[in-house]
Amino acid sequence: MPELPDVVGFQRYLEATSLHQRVAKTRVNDGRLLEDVTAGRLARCLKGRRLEGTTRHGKYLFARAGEGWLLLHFGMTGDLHYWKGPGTDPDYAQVIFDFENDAHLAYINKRILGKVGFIHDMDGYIDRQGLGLDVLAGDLTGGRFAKLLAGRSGPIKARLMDQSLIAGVGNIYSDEILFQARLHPQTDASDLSADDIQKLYRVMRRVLRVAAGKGGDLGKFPRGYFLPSREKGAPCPRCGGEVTKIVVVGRSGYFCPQCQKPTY
DNA sequence: CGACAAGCCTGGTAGC
DNA sequence: TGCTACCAGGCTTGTC
Repeated sequence: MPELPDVVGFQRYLEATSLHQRVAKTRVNDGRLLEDVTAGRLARCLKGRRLEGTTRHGKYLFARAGEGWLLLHFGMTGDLHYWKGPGTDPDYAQVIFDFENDAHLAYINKRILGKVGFIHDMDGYIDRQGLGLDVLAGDLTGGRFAKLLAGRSGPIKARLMDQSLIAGVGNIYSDEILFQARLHPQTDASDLSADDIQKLYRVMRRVLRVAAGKGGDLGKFPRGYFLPSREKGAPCPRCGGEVTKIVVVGRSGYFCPQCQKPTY
């Protein structure tokens, strides 16, 4: 599920379960997930350390460990699971952190699209990844958002998902944002009025703030939100019309053709 | 069996 | 010509 609200959920989960426990051992079951680190070096970097706190940027989660940061990225199918005492590793546990208190934190990833790493310079890493401001960052103002979008073209859905512009909006939430902003997903970014952009900004921030508050749990979303109806043929929560599927830059998007009319 | 899936990355190209 | 911005396709493997 991992989009930003889910990563916020993982962040809270990690904070609630896994801080301040000394790492005894790090086990890597699939090295393809490791980024710029070997299993041996990852284990050495963490051995004897405690996870002392977390930071998030877009869909990346960082946990402070000694002089560096454990980096977790969840791809499309990543998850975390913590347990105490003996017990078998969960299915698809690709990296497992065994703590000295006989507790364990598993980084789970069914497909191998994701990353686990260890870095010393978090800001440098974010920079090298080319990530834009976090979508919930305090310094992402409406004016700043407008500047980021200025001169951009292509479907607005694609621009919202462009992590180099703004980090954290993925395929699912771009649909919710565009629904609430009443914009057709194919609307060209260069066709948006200044008012459109400010509305988009406000909606985007609110959607992600609300969703992050619920840890990405669609069942807890307020009435009228689109995502619980994100399914071909489902009734639009606003007008009852038929939710329609569309492919935009290779990703499937869902929208209500009645509420989100194209601006030809 | 093929199509598809919440992620990102790479390489090619259109257009300034 | 050179650089960017944009996009198609790929990665991976489980599910429908």
